[in-house]
Amino acid sequence: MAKTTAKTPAITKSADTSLGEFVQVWLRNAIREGHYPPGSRIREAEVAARLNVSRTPVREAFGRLQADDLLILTPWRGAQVAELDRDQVVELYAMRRALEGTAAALAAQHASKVEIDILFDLLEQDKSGKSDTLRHVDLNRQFHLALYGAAHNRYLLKALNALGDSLSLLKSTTYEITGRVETAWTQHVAVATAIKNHDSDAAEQAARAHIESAEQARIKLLFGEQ
Amino acid sequence: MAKTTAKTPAITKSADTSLGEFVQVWLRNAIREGHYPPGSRIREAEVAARLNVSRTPVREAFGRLQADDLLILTPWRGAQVAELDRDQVVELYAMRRALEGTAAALAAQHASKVEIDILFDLLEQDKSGKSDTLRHVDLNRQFHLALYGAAHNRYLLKALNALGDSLSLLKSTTYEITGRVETAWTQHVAVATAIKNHDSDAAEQAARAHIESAEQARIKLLFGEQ
DNA sequence: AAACTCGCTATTGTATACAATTGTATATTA
DNA sequence: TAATATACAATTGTATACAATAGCGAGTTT
Repeated sequence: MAKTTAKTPAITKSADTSLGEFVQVWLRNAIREGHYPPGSRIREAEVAARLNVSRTPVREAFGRLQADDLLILTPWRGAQVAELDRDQVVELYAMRRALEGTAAALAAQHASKVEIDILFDLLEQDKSGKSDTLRHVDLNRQFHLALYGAAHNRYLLKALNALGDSLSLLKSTTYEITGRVETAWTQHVAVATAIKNHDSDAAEQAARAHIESAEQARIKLLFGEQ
Repeated sequence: MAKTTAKTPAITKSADTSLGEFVQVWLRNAIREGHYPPGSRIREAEVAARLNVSRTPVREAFGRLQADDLLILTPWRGAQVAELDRDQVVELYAMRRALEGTAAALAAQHASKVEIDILFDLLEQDKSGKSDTLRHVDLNRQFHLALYGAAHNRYLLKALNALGDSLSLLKSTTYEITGRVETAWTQHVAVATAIKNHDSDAAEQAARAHIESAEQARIKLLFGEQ
């Protein structure tokens, strides 16, 4: 049950997950990697055929992905990959500002020593690796994930993951903007330092400031000016 | 809305929603109203028979309710209504503090005059209706919903609704505690006033304080002391 | 009597058949 | 030719049949 074609991500089905779940993560990845671009329609039968399963688990996966706002399911017309208009991007970032701030604040209260070390470790790695955008993007992602975990709140974690999925619909990265890598790094340091000092207010403020500047970069990238 | 039997909530199926969605809202209400208590098992076939549908839409509904953390789906053992332990309640309230604060802050920025009027209207009604716990509970709910709407952020709205569903698993109301109604009312006034003044920081602080005191009341109610 | 094994039953996971609906293409008419 | 109606094809919504699994109880053995 493996086999990778030119256009589809790797297929690996482990035994202990249900098919529905399997289809769900496969689709989520496929969308994230752009195999199904925003706005495009996804047909049940096509996915079922490609993954060698029946339509039932596909339909199940569709339902869950709709709950995460990754798909739009209209009756009798099936699934479309969600598209984000400007308003939605703005609302998404407002939400992210709040949640990321909360994560930082909670991390300042609850992070273990090891978790804090990991944050600084990632920052150190990020400093050394020069001019490799892909590496920066990956380390950035890791830093944020580590932050989410350090907050020790499963509902927050889930919400932030869902948010990340939605934002993955915007495929380009703000790290292509000159100076953005350095700005982000400095802001990450501010967040991590506040967490290390167990200063939850400072951590929250720093995280909010970081997301705000990320939003500005994103909006500029997406819609031109301002 | 129509016909209530002794044990099941009202059943009304309008034509333009899919059966899966119909089952979903029916189940959500049934859980909220305590017909399926936390921890109890829900069998697909039983629900299907009761609602006169096949298992397919029931299964669809199960999937979505799991996504909202209202059901726990274990392979080959089906659905159980989620139970909240103390940790989860604490995490849930931490999340609510953040989101409710965000809603208040955003409402201070974006609420229309009408929306603000509605908030004060609800407070006025709440003042006059004495000692009717059920009425207070209802008006409280309306106040919070109005607040959520006034924030004008659909992702936030969705997250808060999901949170409310989870909290509905705690069936008792903190309004049974002496003085809680008055405390809450005063705090609501503080939030509404800050929103009216377009002071988003004050609104956020007031909302957070409100949720914190609600959390304390809740924890006391659930777990005895502290 | 206690413990363990085997098999049955209840229940869920998956596949598929069928019904309902929408959009498109073609034909007909003004 | 343009507009509208109609039939057909493609696709999704729903129901049901079948397969797989886990829990439970009866029976056997020590």
